[in-house]
Amino acid sequence: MSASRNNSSDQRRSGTVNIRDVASRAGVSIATVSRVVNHIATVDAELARRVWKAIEEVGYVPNTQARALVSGRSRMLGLIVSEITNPFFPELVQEFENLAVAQGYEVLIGSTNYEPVRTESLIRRMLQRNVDGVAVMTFGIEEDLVQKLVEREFPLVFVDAGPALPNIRVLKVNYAEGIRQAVQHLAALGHRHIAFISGPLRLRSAVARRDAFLKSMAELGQIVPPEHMVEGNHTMEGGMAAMEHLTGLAELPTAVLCSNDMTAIGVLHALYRTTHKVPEDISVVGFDDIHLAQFMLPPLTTVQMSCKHLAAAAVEALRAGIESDHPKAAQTEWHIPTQLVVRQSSAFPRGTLPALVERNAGKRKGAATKRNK
Amino acid sequence: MSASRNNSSDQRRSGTVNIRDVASRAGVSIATVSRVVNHIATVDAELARRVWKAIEEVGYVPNTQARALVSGRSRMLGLIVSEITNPFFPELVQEFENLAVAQGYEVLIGSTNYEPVRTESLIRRMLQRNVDGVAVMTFGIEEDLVQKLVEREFPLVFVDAGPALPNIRVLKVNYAEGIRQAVQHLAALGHRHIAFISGPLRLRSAVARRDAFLKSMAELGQIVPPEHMVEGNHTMEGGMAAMEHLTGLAELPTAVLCSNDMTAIGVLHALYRTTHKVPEDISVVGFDDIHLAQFMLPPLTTVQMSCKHLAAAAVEALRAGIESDHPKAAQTEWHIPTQLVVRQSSAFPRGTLPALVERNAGKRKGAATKRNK
DNA sequence: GCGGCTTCAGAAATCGTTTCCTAGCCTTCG
DNA sequence: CGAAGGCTAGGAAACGATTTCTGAAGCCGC
Repeated sequence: MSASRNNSSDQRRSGTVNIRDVASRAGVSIATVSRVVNHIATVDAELARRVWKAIEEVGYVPNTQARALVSGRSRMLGLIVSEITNPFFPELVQEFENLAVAQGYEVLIGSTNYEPVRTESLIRRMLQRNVDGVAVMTFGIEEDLVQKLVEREFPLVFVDAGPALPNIRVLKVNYAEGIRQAVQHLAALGHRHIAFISGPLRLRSAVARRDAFLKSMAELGQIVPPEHMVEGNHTMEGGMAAMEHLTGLAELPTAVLCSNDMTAIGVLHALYRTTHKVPEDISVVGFDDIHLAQFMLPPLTTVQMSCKHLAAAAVEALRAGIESDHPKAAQTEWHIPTQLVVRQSSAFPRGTLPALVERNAGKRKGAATKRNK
Repeated sequence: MSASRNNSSDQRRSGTVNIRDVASRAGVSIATVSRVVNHIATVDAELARRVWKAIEEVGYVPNTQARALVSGRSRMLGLIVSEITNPFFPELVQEFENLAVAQGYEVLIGSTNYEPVRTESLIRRMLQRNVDGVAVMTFGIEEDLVQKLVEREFPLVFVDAGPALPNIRVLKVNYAEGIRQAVQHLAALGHRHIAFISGPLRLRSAVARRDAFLKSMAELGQIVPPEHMVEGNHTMEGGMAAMEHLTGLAELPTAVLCSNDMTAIGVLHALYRTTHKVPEDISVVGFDDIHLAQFMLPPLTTVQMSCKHLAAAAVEALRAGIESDHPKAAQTEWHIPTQLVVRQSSAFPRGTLPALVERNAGKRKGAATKRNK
């Protein structure tokens, strides 16, 4: 009698074909169908074939919600970024998503727009959707929420440094190396007055980049006057405003290092408006190496932070937290390299060795660092 | 006896607090808790207060999967875009997401990278996740999949024109108006040789923009030679290649209209490499008005297609399809306006009225069209 | 004072899976 | 030849909600 109710050639809700339909069609139990679908080996080859055939015929698609409900895992990953409209992040999202999908996960994306409140509400929303883990590629998460999640052993991945708690995985970006290369590159060109436009200093990674700059300058014996350290906000508008501030100074720096490429684009725009020439009047260096950078006028010298690396590390770190038998389950740190890419927005400062500039500008770039083809 | 098993002050799985925990804490049944959470009015105010208190105390969060399983609705929307790394789409995604979240929906994002195969697999993945509806902001979906979805009365929203089937909602962008404004703007400046770099012509919206261009030119009595119609692919690389093709021609056009802003950025870069000056040597006009456009060197004259409008229409159209009592449930078309925004990448062609160029370039812009502040 | 109607809360069925447990069958070994 | 043990497949119990149905009050009117 139960068979007569379950065996539904006429489905109760239109378009919904479920595991029971497959089972009755193949003449097996739903448990067997489940085993076949999940590739559990303990099922007879002949039966499995019949099940696959039935699945094909009725057009069965497993219901993810039901599956998640009982298994307790949703195979969804959360990815929280600072600002989806900053081109660096779509590039990261794309890489992340491709990798995640290839490994059978879906991705839920959230953008905080640099508002700490949003980070929390995003995480809550994602938890409600039962994501298996969250990668936080921004800042602003409150300690006590993290604390709770850690207690639940919920897989979390942070960039740079999360709160100092166990069971959190961290992607450590080697800002110092890239920034050091950039500073040395500028110094080698003859720059002595290098300004720095930072990101919003609430952001850990922005502070890290700024500190790396100061350290590199100090290593060269250079003291940076405070008026050459400007806080931006990682947007073009911020870069523009910061550069306008710098051009208003009595002593204009001969080079500007920016905390990200969007800032650098804003700087280029500000210099365009004040008719300063780049790189003749002033050199500009970015950070991130977004795809756009090489299309700027002039193409932007910048520090590359590999999206591919970052995304791959994030996915791996999440899986390490989710799957208890993951080979890297015990690993807590992933290291992401950075590297200077020299293009045409950096050159000898005006007045120094003009002849050399003319002759060597082409050959000079990318000497010890990555060559831009 | 069942009470002793369900009443779990010690939860069976760590961190999972469910409706039963709330019920036993508040001393009510799970049905009542459900009613309270869903704001169903037939529950006593005092009881409701007790339930809310219990919810607060145990930190209850409803399990979305279970809810979706029984209610048949997931409150998730799918959004499929052409290419997430084209800055237009993150802007759209952001607007869409903000609106959706404000209305209680979550968003699943997919990027096809212009591969038709991916559109299909994306839709399938989204269906598997039980999204309530999908907005397809790109092309390449196969008719028979759509046919199946239409039969299931699955809410679908297309841009421009989906397959001609009932029960599909369409966002019609008025490309013709924006393109016409752009062409007339260039013509008014004195341009007679205007080239057009299209998008990939498999894409409906790319064809629509191209046709609008040809029509506008025809209205002015201008015939466009075939070598001035170049097919691009909506990327910077495509724009660059297309422009390189154009600069190789015997007769260089005096203006180039691009099917989107990324193409225009590629064009600017190509012209930079060939040391052509914009707008003195050649005028460049884009389409989309991405945020980046105003920061280009020079700031890009472009046709604005409002993300806000588009996103709002998409969300509204989806909800109209999902919620049977929606006020616009019967509406099948939404109209999206476009409008020229004049900036500094367009000017009089070299040789014509040079004096006027000098004197009027500043005042001229934005005469009959939107003024860029 | 009692019957019927309204209101509100609880019991139980259901959604579509996974997974544990058990029953049968076949093999193998004593 | 019989008992033990290993496979395989099915039955049934979860998973955490919604929702229908049922039943117990309370109130009103006759």
